[in-house]
Order: sequence, then structure tokens, then C-alpha cells
Amino acid sequence: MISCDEHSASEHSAGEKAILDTAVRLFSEHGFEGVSMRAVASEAGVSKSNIYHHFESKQALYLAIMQASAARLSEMVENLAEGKGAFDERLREFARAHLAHLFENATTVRLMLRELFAGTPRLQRAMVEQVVGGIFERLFNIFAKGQESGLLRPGLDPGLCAFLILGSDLFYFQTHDLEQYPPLDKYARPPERFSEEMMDIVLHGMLVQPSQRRAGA
Amino acid sequence: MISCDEHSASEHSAGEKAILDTAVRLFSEHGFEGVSMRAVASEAGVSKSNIYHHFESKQALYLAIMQASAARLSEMVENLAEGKGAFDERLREFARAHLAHLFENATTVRLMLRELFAGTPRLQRAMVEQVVGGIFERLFNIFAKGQESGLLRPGLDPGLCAFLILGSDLFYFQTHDLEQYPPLDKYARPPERFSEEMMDIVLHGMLVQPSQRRAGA
DNA sequence: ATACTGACCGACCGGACGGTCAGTCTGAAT
DNA sequence: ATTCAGACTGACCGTCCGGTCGGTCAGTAT
Repeated sequence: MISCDEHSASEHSAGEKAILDTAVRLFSEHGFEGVSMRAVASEAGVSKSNIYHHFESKQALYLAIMQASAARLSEMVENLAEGKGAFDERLREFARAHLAHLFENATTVRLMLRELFAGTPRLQRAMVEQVVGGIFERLFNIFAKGQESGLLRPGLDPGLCAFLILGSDLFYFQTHDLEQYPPLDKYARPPERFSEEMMDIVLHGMLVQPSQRRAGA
Repeated sequence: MISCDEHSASEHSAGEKAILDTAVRLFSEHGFEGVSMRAVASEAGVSKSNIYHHFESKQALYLAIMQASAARLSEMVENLAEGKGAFDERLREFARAHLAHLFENATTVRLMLRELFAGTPRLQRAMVEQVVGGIFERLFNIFAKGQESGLLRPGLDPGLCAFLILGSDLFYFQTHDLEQYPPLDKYARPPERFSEEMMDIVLHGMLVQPSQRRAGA
């Protein structure tokens, strides 16, 4: 945490940082095939050869970015507050924080989702093991404890509960840009409101004694 | 519906049909940038020139495929059963049929999802208006009627209810291939079971008097 | 026979692609 | 002063890209 002007964190030259920043943006926007090394070089303000000075190949550049992004998202998981209050309050707080983190790291998240849903099996497996699995099991454990305490409706699968919440958050994140088009624009709502109302429904469906909030409209 | 051996539906030659079939598969797998006209020609068993005989450009080929896929999905919406029995039974049947249709038209669906989440604004808007909006409003209307009848918990937004179910189905479809990797493999379940258990939770969270099914484990 | 049409092909074009290489410049170490 | 390392560049290579063009061939109407 100590600031250090000479070297930024881990020996990245200014050019290398520009390359990485530009590449993560372009790859998340257009995918691996849709981005040329010339485009990265041009937008990063360096020569194409310079990229090959820092990275062995386009694949290596992509891999370096995926690893950095995965590390960033793993770090994000660590910061996911688990809440201090009642069981359902912890869940609401987890979901709210998770959705907020998605939007705060939108570029990184989009890159990971693209690779998860359309990438190589090799990277898919690695990302599930290192990133997705961690988030999932974190939420799963909350539900598993709730089930032991008898707070969950009997017969419910904690894994499905975790899946529902994470999936709803992620799907809302994915479709957020599409809410501007009719006829969906009539039903749009900001992230905080979505998280609140979504959790209101699913917790009501999951818990034995769901808390009553937002009694009115 | 009358079969016609000489011309299949709309004047497609054998070569053109091969081109369309191959292209829809490749584009759904690798995206617009990831597919070359040579690859389409090779896998379709025709010459590259032949593709340009039938389609003006790569863009035109892609557009033709998107339109055909959109029409196919629109037709799929028409066939979405709305159920005959009680309110929640109609909803379960809708969700079950929707998820089944996703997997039956997996290639087409993947192509549309790819364009929806990472395509050009122009196509995004068109697809929301012509395909997604239709599916959404169909489910929305079921919920709206349920709300009028007082079957929905007060204060719930029918739009959010529709979004939750469609989103859960689509997210399950998207992530189904990832369930094979640990640690997610422990929590995998087949589509029918997912739909049943998912609807069990969300309907319990949405309805005033949810039906009790699957009393035991 | 002739003329015309649509399906189809091989060869080719200019340009962009990923990648290489010889070499310049700067700043720190000796 | 010299050496050395690393950041960086411009010119270049072979390959593949989307797209074009001239032409073949079967069917068919006249």
C-alpha cells in the first residue's frame, strides 16, 4: 500500500501498462478474433513491435490479460461483504455488493463472461475453478449454514439458491444495456432497485420466515 | 405445410441451403469475426465464389442468417404453451417449455445471444423489438393478469417477475456447459429438474398462495 | 441450332493479419 | 569513455482475409 513513484506495483513500464489497459478494453469489447495487434498498438500509442517486446504473442498477451482480470475478480470476491446482521440481511448485502462490483469492474467482467461463454475449454475450466467457483461456493456456504439453522424452506438445494441469485445478478448485468430499447425500456430499473426487489422475491421463496420490507408500493 | 419436393419452402438451391446451415453453425460458434468465408465454403462443400453468387457480402450472409434465426425464434414463441390449468401451473408450463425450446434450438439461440450481448446497436435494437420483446411481453401479460386477479403478492412488478424467470432460464442455458467443471459439477442438474426447482422457489416468492408440490425431498 | 439463365468454380487482387528483425535511443553500471 | 540492458521503432515477410472476374456447364425456351 506504500506508494512508490519509480516502479508501479510490479515492474510495469509505462508502455506495458498502456498496452495492458488498451488490450483489456479492446478484447472485452470485440473479443480475441476481433482485435488486431495493430489496433492495440495504435490505441495504446506504441509500436506493434513494442507489444512483441513485452509479450511473446497475441495469445500470450490475451492470457496475461485473462490472468490479471481473474486475479482482479478474485480480489473482488474477497471484498464481498458477508453482512453482519440477520441471515436474510446478510444475503441482501451479499447480492447488493456483488451486483455493485459487477458494474464497477464492468470491463473485466465482460471479458471474463465472454471467455466463459464462448472461449476455449481450457480457459473455461481454469476460470470456473479459480474465479466462478470461489464466488459460488462463498454464497453456497451462506445458504448451507442457513439450512443447518433451519432458516431455509425444507427440501431446497443451497446450490440452486446460490445459482439463482448469482444468475439473476449476472443476467441483469448482461442485459442492462438492452433495457434502453423498446419494449424493454418500460420495465427498466436501476441496479440498486433491481437487487432490492429481486432479493425480495427470491428470499420470500427461499426462507421459512422472510422479513417484511417495503410494505407499501 | 404441404410438402413440396421440387422447391424447399422458398427457392433455396441445395448449395445455398448448405451455405446457410454451415454459416449459422460457424457464426454461432465463433462469431462474425471468427469465421472466414473460406471456412464457410469449405465446410459447406462449395466454392467461396458460390457464396458470393448467392449473397452480396459477408455482412449480407450474416444478416440473412440473423433474420432467419430471428424468424425461427419468433415462431418458437408462438408455440410456447401458456398452459390450461391454474395460474401457477400455466407459469410452470411456460417456463418448462421455454427452457426446452432454448435447448432444442441451441445453435440459433446461441447466435442470437451472441449478437444481443456483443453485437452492433442496430442489430441489438432490432432483435429486442422483434424477438426478445415478444417473449418478454408474453410472459409479462400472464403475470399482469395474475396481478389483476390478486394472485400476485401486493407490490410486485410483473415485469420483474417475467425478467426473473426468463433470466434464470437463459442463464441456466448459458452456463449449462460449465457445469462439468469442478467445483460446479457437484451442483449440476438436468434442465427439467432445474426448471421445476427454480419455479418452485420463484413462484413461492411471487404468489400469495403458492401450491405445495414436492412435499418431501 | 441458338440464345439465355442461374449455379458454380479457379485464379487472382489489394490489403490486413500475426510475427520477425536489425537497429536506435536512454540511462545506469563499470 | 565504454559497456550493457531494456524500451522502443520502422521496414519487412509469408499468410490469410473479403471480394472480384472470367469462364464452364446443365437446363430450357425459342
